[in-house]
Amino acid sequence: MSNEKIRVLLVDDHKLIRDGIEAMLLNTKDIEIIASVSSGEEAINEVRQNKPDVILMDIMMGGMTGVEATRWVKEFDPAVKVVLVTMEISKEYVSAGIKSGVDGYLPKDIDKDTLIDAVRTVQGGGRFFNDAIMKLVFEDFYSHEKLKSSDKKLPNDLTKREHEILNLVASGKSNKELAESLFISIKTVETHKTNILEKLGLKNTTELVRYAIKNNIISIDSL
Amino acid sequence: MSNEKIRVLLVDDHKLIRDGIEAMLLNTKDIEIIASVSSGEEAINEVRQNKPDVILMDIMMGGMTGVEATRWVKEFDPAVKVVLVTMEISKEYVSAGIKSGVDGYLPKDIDKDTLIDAVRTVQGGGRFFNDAIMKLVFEDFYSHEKLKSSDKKLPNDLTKREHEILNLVASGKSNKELAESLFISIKTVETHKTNILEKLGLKNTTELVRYAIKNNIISIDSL
DNA sequence: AAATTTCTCAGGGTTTACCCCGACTCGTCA
DNA sequence: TGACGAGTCGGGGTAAACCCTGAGAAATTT
Repeated sequence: MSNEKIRVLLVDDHKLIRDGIEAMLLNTKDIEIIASVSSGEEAINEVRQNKPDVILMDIMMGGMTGVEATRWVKEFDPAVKVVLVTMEISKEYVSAGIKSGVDGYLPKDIDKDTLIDAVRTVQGGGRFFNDAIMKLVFEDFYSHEKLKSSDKKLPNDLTKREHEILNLVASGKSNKELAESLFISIKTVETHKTNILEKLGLKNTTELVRYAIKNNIISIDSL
Repeated sequence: MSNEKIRVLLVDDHKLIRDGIEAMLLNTKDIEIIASVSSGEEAINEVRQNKPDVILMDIMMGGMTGVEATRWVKEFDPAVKVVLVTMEISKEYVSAGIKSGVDGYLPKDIDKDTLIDAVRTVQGGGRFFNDAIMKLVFEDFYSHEKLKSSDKKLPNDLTKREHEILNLVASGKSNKELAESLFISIKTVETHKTNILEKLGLKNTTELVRYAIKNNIISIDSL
């Protein structure tokens, strides 16, 4: 298909790691390491001068972090693929990495085949996240969803009408707008809101909005 | 260690599926199928009478769904482990399943070893979700996080002080509380808020809170 | 050094939110 | 049938939020 090799740039402030990765990729016919640098700043320079296809970058480095460098690279040219390499995986890093547009995420203790697989996958436009990372995200999702359900069991003495009011309040309507859209007087709206606040132990509309979002009475996406 | 077999209950309205699963588990020494029923209602009955250790249940059934049945079972006795089995995986089902307290989730095209592994895992108190499900959740997470980052690029002309105010407003503080915690006058707070509202095109504190949550200026978890 | 922005605050006003009370209607349930 | 909860309003009030204008002090930029 193509005789072009995948041009890889290595970025890590530990030479040992760079050499290790380089050794792993050395005898792979379709992969070529064009440079090996030790900082995000150098990496940016390298990207500007001779554009690599894939960057394997450490996430923790002195100076600019891998995430920041990724952001820069992706702004400069989104076609350059970036795979972050990390000692330990944490939800914050994964999240930050994804936000910066990273294409893959690997732990440092990967084996040769996985590494090569990752490089080829991102080069082909795919994403490569290893199982541990997907599991991490899932665990987080799992605990969140479970919390939601247990939260929801707190007795909610609100009447139908009060729920209706709460929904509209949470969607940003003022008392007047509420009265108009429900064809009732402002006085009635005030009565309902007072009752709601009392029942939920809140003190004003602001807290009501926060309560509604926290308890998924209105979805975050609808904001 | 234990001579007790894992007592399994099968629930699926297709006898074919039940028989298939039964066949898979037949020659496993530590697993015993105590009953095989075709509806959620029967399953509940079975749980009441001779408590199984693990339930393998179809998620889509005539009458009560697997999710509803799970909810009932978990309320009756959380020690009974439930694994949902499904034709196709969708985020909604996974989410609903987790909320109802399910311990595992399997596609119908699993092989024998995976099935046995799942039963043993949940019996031992673990959770069993196959890779496809974790990947599904991850994909969802991925697209959400990417969206967030692109959203964030909308220019934000707020000054440092205004950001500070916005944060506190979003955390539920009134003008007076704000003034006190920043050691400035209420008038100053009002001025800042007015400027913020004007810059963001909003009209009151309620909308400000919604804006802050939507744009991740404060995290949902902190609510 | 001058211009601009940011942060601070005030007077004085309008509007909205919140509070406490009472009261009428309409269902439901005992 | 009579008590009760839910929903509907009003009066009359205080407090909070919001608006407009102006303006001095400090920091930042030019």
